[in-house]
Amino acid sequence: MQKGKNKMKLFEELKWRGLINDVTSPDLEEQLNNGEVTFYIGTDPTGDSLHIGHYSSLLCAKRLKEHGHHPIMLVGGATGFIGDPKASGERSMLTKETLQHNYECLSKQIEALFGFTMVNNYDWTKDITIIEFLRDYGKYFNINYMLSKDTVKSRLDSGISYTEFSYMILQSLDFLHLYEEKNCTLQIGGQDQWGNITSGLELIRKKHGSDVACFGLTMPLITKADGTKFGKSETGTVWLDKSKTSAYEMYQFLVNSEDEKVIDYLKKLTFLSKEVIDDLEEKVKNEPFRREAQKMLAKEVVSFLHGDAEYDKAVKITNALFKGNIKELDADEISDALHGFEISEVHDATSLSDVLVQASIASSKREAREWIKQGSIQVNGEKISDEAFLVKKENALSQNRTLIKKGKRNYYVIFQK
RNA sequence: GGGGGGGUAGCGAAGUGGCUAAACGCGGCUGACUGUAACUCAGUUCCUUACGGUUCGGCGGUUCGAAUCCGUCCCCCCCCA
Repeated sequence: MQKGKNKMKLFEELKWRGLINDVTSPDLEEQLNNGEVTFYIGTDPTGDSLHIGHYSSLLCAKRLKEHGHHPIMLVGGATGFIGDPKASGERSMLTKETLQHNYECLSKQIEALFGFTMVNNYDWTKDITIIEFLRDYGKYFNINYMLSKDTVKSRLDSGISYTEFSYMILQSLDFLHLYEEKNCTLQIGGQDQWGNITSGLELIRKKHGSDVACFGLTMPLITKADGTKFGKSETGTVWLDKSKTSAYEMYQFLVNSEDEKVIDYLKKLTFLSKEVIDDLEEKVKNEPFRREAQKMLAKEVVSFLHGDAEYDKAVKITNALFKGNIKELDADEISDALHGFEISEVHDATSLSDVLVQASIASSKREAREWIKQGSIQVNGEKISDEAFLVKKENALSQNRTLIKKGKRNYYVIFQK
């Protein structure tokens, strides 16, 4: 695939992929296309794994890296203590232990997947005294300016603590610090970070003069067709950590992407070229039922995150569960297919309705009975509509494992000893 | 410090003494349709194999009977100083 002459410039490509929501200056285009920029992306250790929502940002950083720029990944050990203001209200504060744990998990994960340089803003924030904070930095922040930022403004009615109000100052310090120490001249973030990024730029300009060549770039939020947040599956958040979201679950999440959005996701979550994606777009239009774009998306992402072997396994499980009859598979295939599910232990010879409750499939017996009555429960591939049906290990598929299906595509495995 | 308005099921929001396990909307779940979709339609959504039990910020009280009345405590928002 030689196409050197009509290859897009970096900035143009980012735009085409829909990765640019806004930039603080048009000069950034020139910098990115022809310069060599040190930039940073930050995230706070609010969880012990990144999720699919973070993925496009990190990929974006990787795209820049491949064009010769230098990424710095900041995990906010300090800012995590404070919590950035979100529209829904005040955050509950995380304990030091949790933050430490999360920090370690995230650092490890990012290093393993992307190999970026990591920094922790706790290192340069922890020794600032309250007096220094107010004298050396607070003076540069005008309250009126801070109040006009969306993150704060949106909270003025419902209330915001002084703690969260101060968050943007801390984040500004990060940008300033990285500019001074590492010549970092660009901060990239989600579109909700615009206010924090620009206030960091303000701080740098006030300290170092208004002619410094520093920039901010925000990426649009990835959404579903109905405008809601992308990244929640039936079982919850789609995590990048395999032990939290298996390769199979990740595959399922992506292969079920909406027709309207799958091209958008391909652009943002894969390195596939414009030619390949344009071709897939045609296929979505002409033969949507084949879902080739969805399958390609799932393949690219799962392979990148978990490797080809995990991808193959995810496809195999999918084929066994959705295409074939689970009972026709041999023992090896079954144990392979059933691997990767969270397995609940249930006593031998338990009634189906109790099994559903004990395995946390149903939240109450009433609900379990309702589903069984409606015919939405299958045990090892057979529909069971008798709630007193006894689930026994002698009828298990293999290794005392029984497969339970709820509704169209929710599978659970139970183990009986 | 002063004045006002609030806290009802996952969320939003009705309800101001019995007809209320609590309208309605959203969300969730299931079924039909289908491409393991979307849309649409139907059912369902506190627990209980259904007798009953426990709910409307917490506690206490009035009453035959309370989400609804009284007392008290906790929390939130707005306005004025």
